[in-house]
Amino acid sequence: MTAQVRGLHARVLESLGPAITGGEYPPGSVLRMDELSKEFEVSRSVMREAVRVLESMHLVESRRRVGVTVLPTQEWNVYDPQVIRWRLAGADRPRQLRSLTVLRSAVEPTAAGLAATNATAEQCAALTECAIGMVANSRGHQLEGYLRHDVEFHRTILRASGNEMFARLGDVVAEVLAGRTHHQVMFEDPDPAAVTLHVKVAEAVRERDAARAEELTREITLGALEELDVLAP
Amino acid sequence: MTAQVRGLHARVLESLGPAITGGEYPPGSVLRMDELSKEFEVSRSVMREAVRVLESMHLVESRRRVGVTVLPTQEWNVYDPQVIRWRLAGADRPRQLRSLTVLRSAVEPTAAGLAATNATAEQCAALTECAIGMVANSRGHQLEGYLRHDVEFHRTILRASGNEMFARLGDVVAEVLAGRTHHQVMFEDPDPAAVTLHVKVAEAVRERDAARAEELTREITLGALEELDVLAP
DNA sequence: TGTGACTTAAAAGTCAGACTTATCTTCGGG
DNA sequence: CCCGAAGATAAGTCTGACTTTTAAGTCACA
Repeated sequence: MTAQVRGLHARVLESLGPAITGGEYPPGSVLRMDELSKEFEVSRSVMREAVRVLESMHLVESRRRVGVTVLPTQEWNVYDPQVIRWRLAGADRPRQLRSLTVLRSAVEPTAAGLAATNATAEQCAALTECAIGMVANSRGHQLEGYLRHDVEFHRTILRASGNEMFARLGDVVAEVLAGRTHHQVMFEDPDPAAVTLHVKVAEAVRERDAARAEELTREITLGALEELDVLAP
Repeated sequence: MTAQVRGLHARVLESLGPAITGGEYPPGSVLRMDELSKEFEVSRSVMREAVRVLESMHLVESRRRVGVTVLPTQEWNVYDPQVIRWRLAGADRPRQLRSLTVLRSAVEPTAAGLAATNATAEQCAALTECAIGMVANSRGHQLEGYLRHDVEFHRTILRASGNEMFARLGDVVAEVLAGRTHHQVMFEDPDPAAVTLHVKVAEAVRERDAARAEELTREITLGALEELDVLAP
């Protein structure tokens, strides 16, 4: 699922990163390089590589004669996929899920509108196929199959928008959708209304109806927000 | 303006990063660690730290027995503020500016709507003050003063939305606005209609009129898009 | 007592060299 | 023609010595 970790420093990161985003080392905490390298049983060179990466994420700041200081939350590069993953895996997962869903509700309708004018024939076909897949998996508790098509649907919309900033949010949306399926109580089959909306969006994009694609997608994301309000108020 | 570079590796990054995002080393290019450290006249340990950071931005991938490979553009972490700065400073600045402006047009209206319900009294006051500052600097070629208030206005909206993902886009918006003022031909004073819209947004937020704040902000960002279409078609 | 210059020490930063490990390539045998 | 072993290559790791920055403490002088 996650990219295979290459190198020692990556393994250190996978442990230290979540510890920081998870509040185990709250902002203002000061760590020391040699203590860290002792703790993780790696050489100083490996440790500095890990710290450099954390520094590039604005999670920490390293200063001479002081040490490695954890920065306040508002400094963090919250769009970094790795940071998002760490935070989604941690304690403030609900808050994070809400932030990201609000972001979706702002971005996806606009992206869908653009997709309606920019999507290639292949992308239109892919959308339709995804929508069909969603319908086919919408009954009888086939959650995994449904999720797979749902993710691919939204990824395709974002990519088809032709805007690279939107396209790059595909992974974020995938995380959010997966989170909803796996970590929230989801006894029932997906909302039939939502499934229908996806079918209609695929239709609107195929017919180059930007306004309709945008509006329908807005309904989808608003639905996701309401769902969140119900499940985690 | 930019954060002061601390350390040798950061100086290497400031040179190597733009070279990669600028296409000097196109995707697929393979660099070698020891050649790089020779070229930049730093030790290998410093060089690896720099490469680790580039790797965390998904600009390159380092593999044993192969070298450091530049990744295709769609892999890049385009939300990383440093990457954004490098790209804005490079050759594909126009394309980048357009992507970011489209992103703004998706995010800011939603953010303004949220700000109308969430802004504190201080934030409302700050908005009004910014709007007044914009009016005061809107005539007589006081572009710098205008820009300062404009940036602060949008920053405040994004922060007041209460959503950290939106708040984090403050720097991006600042870059875009600064880019418009500094790098595009801007002989004339700002569009009076735009100035008025800002005043009205401040008003709408103060009066907790979310729908109006959203719609007015949509007009502002659509104006920015049209401006871009005119200046760089 | 307060202030400013000087000293000290603590921590990160840098470098160089030796060694390890993964993996791509090549070559030889079946 | 395919497969497996051997070799070569470049990154990865570790260690120790040294440098640089800078926070904090100290002391003299006003």
